[in-house]
Amino acid sequence: MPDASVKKPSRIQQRNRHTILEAALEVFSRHGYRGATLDQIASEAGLSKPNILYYFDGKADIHVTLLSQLMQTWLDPLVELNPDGDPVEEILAYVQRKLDMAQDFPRESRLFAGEILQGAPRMRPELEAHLKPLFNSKCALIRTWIAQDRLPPLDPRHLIFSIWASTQHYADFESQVSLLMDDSTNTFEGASKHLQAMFRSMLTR
Amino acid sequence: MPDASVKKPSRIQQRNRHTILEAALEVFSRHGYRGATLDQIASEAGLSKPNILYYFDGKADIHVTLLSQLMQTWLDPLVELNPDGDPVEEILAYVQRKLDMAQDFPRESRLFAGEILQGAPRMRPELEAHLKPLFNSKCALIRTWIAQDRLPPLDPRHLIFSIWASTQHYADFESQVSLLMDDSTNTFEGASKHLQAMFRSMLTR
DNA sequence: ACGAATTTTTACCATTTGGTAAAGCTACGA
DNA sequence: TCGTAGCTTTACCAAATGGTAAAAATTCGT
Repeated sequence: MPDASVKKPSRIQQRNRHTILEAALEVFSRHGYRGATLDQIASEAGLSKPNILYYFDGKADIHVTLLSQLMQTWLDPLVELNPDGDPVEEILAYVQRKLDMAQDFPRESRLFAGEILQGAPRMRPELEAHLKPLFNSKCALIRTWIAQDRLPPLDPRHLIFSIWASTQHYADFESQVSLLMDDSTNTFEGASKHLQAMFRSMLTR
Repeated sequence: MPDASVKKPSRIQQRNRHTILEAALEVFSRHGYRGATLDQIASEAGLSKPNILYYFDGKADIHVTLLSQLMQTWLDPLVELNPDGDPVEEILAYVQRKLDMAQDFPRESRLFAGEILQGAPRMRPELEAHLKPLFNSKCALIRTWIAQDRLPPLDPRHLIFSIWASTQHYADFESQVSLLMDDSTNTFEGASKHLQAMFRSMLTR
């Protein structure tokens, strides 16, 4: 017997929930949780405010739903770190994947950044449940690589922090970066070269 | 004849404006601009809301004043980059100063991060006027070091971004860092070792 | 085509919040 | 000590905002 408390969503439900989440991503990522209003989200989605509240239990529900859905996508590049590959190339590929995400999904990056910046008030359980175990398992993997002398001795935790920080910077601080970068040069191309060189030099001794 | 539009502030003025800014730093850095309320700031400062508005022209005025005052402190470590020193040691010392600031002034770091994250709506003129010229001048300095073969060829802009990102990360994403770091190890000590090693390896080729 | 279920709109509401007017209090120079 | 300028409080207000009730419209299975 199927779960009676969950009915399969109609086509309209699917479409509208998706529209709302897309609009909310736009608005939340630009103005933060408190700075975003339901009216803005409704207007961006082309729906009325009460209609939005027909699909979600409230502002916080929309925010949490967004964050939860994004968590998967966000952790994927780290999941792909392959124990059977070459350590240096694996980590450099991870750096590149993270930089690509900053380029392709800046709104998602800023949404996360805003939430973490305020102390992760709505996302902490999600972080404990998904980020923390993955982080620890990949740290362990890097430690085995170090033990096998395939990487120089370093603290995997700070290595990962450096990767996160230096790649996401291009999305999260985009307004500053674009202010300081010459418009004539491709920011992400230069960033890729720089970061690849930086991490390669550190990982190859 | 002294400027008639500016009277010297009384002792009470000085004390209360300082108290308000300190309270505002606490509240703005925790909740962001929109998330902070005048009531919170007033309560934190131990003053009434109308009394706060006696000293400042409004919420935005407090925020802008804070940001402007902080700009100086924030840029100091970069100003200290000495053209006459050894390039590698100068840059590594800069990395350490930035990391020390993340440790000693996390609220200031988060205040800036929040403002930049939202596109610097209130700070852009300040950034244009102070950050941009300093950034460009220090980039030029690094380029001369490279031209003298005292540093490997690299893009100074991305180098500086990497330094900013990887050091401020420990303040701005503190909630995530503390979630993932073992409590038994000193985060900033480990970060310092890691970042010094990383940038040294890159700068010494 | 018809009735039931789903979706959308209209008309509200209570709270929060940035801000103000004006009266009252305090410090301080003459 | 007295008057004035500077400081603080009380009592408000208008707008914004998250949210709701219920009627109206639409969709969909039969």
